[in-house]
Amino acid sequence: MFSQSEENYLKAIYHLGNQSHKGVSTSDIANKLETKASSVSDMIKKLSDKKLVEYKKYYGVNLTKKGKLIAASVVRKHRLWEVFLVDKLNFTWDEVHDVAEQLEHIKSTKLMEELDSFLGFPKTDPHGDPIPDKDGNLQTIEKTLLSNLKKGESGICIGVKDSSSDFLQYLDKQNIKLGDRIKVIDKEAFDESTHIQIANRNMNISKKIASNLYIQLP
Amino acid sequence: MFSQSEENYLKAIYHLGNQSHKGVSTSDIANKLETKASSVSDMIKKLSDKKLVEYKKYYGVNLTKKGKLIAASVVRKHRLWEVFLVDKLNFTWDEVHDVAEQLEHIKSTKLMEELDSFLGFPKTDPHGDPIPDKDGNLQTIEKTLLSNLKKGESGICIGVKDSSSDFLQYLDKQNIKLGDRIKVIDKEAFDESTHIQIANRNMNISKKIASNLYIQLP
DNA sequence: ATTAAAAATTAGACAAGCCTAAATAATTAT
DNA sequence: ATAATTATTTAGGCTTGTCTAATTTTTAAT
Repeated sequence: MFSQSEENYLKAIYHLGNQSHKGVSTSDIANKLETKASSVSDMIKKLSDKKLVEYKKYYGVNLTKKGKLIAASVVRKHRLWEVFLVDKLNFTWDEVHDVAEQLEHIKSTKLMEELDSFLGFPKTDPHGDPIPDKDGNLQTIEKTLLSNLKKGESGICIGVKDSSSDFLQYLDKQNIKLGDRIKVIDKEAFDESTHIQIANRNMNISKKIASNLYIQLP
Repeated sequence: MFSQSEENYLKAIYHLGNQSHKGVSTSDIANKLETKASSVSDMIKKLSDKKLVEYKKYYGVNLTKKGKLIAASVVRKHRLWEVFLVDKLNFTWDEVHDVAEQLEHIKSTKLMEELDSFLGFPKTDPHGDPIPDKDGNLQTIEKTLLSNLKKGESGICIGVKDSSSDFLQYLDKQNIKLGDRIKVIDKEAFDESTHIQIANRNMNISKKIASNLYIQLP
């Protein structure tokens, strides 16, 4: 068994490690977990002793197979609980994070298997992020950021990069939902904004918005 | 906010306090939480500083209004989660305890309100124990132990006193369920066993079994 | 009413997880 | 290539919650 703290570190390394393919740095972890680098150093030593990460002093960490499996299981739990909260308990997609952060540490294999089944074996969470399977495998869906689309290109909005409350509430207000078809009508060179057509409506979105929406190409 | 440990102590005092009306003793708490009396002494001091218990050295503790409310909220969460596990996730009534012990510490008012509604506002958990309402009030149902019934008396089985796996599995094996009507046919003076009629079947149960089944009188 | 036994508290220690400050290694800039 | 900057680690300390051992208080027994 692992402590909540250990699980949180493994999860942070998991998320950071998926972005670049080098070792994850102490300061990146500290930043992600809003803690101090010295605390991270302490914990890394502990995780390394337990063979959950590979660690070479001053050169960052990488998850071992075992560490990756545990991290994926925590992510799996987090995302399944998010689906539960939205689908069954009327939470909105900007409300689920804090509660899921707590629920992801509940230990019970049966619980997660039954919950998975109860939810109909969902493949993604409410933000479009994929749910790892029991063996920690992720279904990879080909996707790109809306900001990468050229004039005339189109695709389906399948996820958000930034899951902050502010961004999610902006999307709600503009009635932009996962599953919507989006077509790039034009791109403004001056302010880098994008004219899009979405579900029979036309709108203009900023560079920042376009950089946080994932699109599945046809 | 209170730590899991603090919540566990409050819950233990709550349960023990409901049984006798005196102060709850250090050793009873230590026994219930499977910890040492010295640890209990430490924690009581802390809870007392926070005005969650009233404490007079060497004379046991009692919950304050505030302490009682927190304890009741933890019990409420525990029992609602138990209903969820049994009603929605196919857990049996002897499997729910350990998971509910974890889930009871999740902090989210909305979560519990929505869960309560999702479950149809249940009044009792799978073992027949009442679920406190949001204000910590318990619906008191008139009940007695089956062992207190005299020959010829009958009632509805509405709960178990002991919730151990062994006992619950015994009841499953004998097909004794909450809601069953039970009539005392005879009582053996020699071994203190009881002949009962339950749902058209006759059976003999030991003193120990009869002492752990709650009956609602007509 | 004293004494013996039991229960409760205090003292001191320890592990986990965090912190600040100091020291060391790696990186970047000149 | 060396100096300055930045990143990382180490040293030492703090809090929470636990423990054992010693002490104190209460309760039970004679």
